[in-house]
Amino acid sequence: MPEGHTVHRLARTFATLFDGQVLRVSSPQGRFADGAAVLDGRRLVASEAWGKQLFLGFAGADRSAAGPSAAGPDTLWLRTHLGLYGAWTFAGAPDAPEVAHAIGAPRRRIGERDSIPSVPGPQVARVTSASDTWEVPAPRGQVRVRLLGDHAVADLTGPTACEVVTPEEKRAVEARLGPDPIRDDGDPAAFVAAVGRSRVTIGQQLMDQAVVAGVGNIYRAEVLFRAGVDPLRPGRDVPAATVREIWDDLVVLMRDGADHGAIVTTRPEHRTPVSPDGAPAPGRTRQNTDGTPGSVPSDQAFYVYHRDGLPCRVCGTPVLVKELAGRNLFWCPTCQP
DNA sequence: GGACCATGACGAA
DNA sequence: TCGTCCTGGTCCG
Repeated sequence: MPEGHTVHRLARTFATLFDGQVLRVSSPQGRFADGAAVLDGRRLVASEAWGKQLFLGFAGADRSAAGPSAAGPDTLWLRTHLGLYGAWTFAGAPDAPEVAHAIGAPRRRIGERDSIPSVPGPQVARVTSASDTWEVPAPRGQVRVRLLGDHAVADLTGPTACEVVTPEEKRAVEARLGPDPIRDDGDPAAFVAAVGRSRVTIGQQLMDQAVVAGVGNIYRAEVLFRAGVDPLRPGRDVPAATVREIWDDLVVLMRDGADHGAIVTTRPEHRTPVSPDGAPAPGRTRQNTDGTPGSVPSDQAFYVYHRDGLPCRVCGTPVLVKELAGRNLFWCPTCQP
């Protein structure tokens, strides 16, 4: 899953590829047929993220009419949530802006490194884009919703949520969410206050979207390691100053994740081995960063996540894992007393 | 072809 | 705390 950084990256991608365009909206799988019919032919006027929620705003009454590219009271919003294994896959015409081709669950799938191959067949449409015509690839897998713009197409598979909501309903969803460290309006005080008023463990509170929006299992484990805090300590027993430091670290880590498309929490001095000339060790890098200069190999990106049994990068103590509330929790008992 | 797994969240009990 | 939903890749027979 896609944690919050992925969703913010998606919001930017939609803005880049589709903002201001009239979109064809369909549901190849059929399970979103009604919603797709409502949105089809409308103009995309907004693309926002709050935590793990993605909101795409479509122009209201005048539908496709050109107008100010801004959301209003009659905007209809497509609300999607990727859940554990949802993903958006993109393909574009030669003249489309270059974007990552698949964003979402960390699966290896066709289209992640190369463009999606065009599949001949009745579902392939020929679209005239600004400078060329291109073959829109057929939907691959269980595509809940497909957005087709002037020079790109986006397919959504496996979402845990996909629905059309009104501005009022959108506000209701946002009202249930805590502050988002990636958003400029993220309020640290609200986070510190929420953690401090509960005896629920800090590890569980970080996964509660009403406490802080966008944090998932990786950021939860990694930020607690970097703060040196035991995940099982009750929130109210963690000093407010430390909780504030955790927020500030989340801001840095998650914005970096949104900018680069991958979660990297290790500091350079804790990544090993490094070749004598100082170049990063070879190996697979994380999703969407293959070939990016300076990208960190996937086995060096984390301190504790999925490293149970391996020696802590800082003190050498074996990293522990324990199932808590149905999710795996990873931590170093020495560095996080 | 089937079991299992994954960065999530909901509701019932 | 448990069951349930969403999908596809991997590994095993």
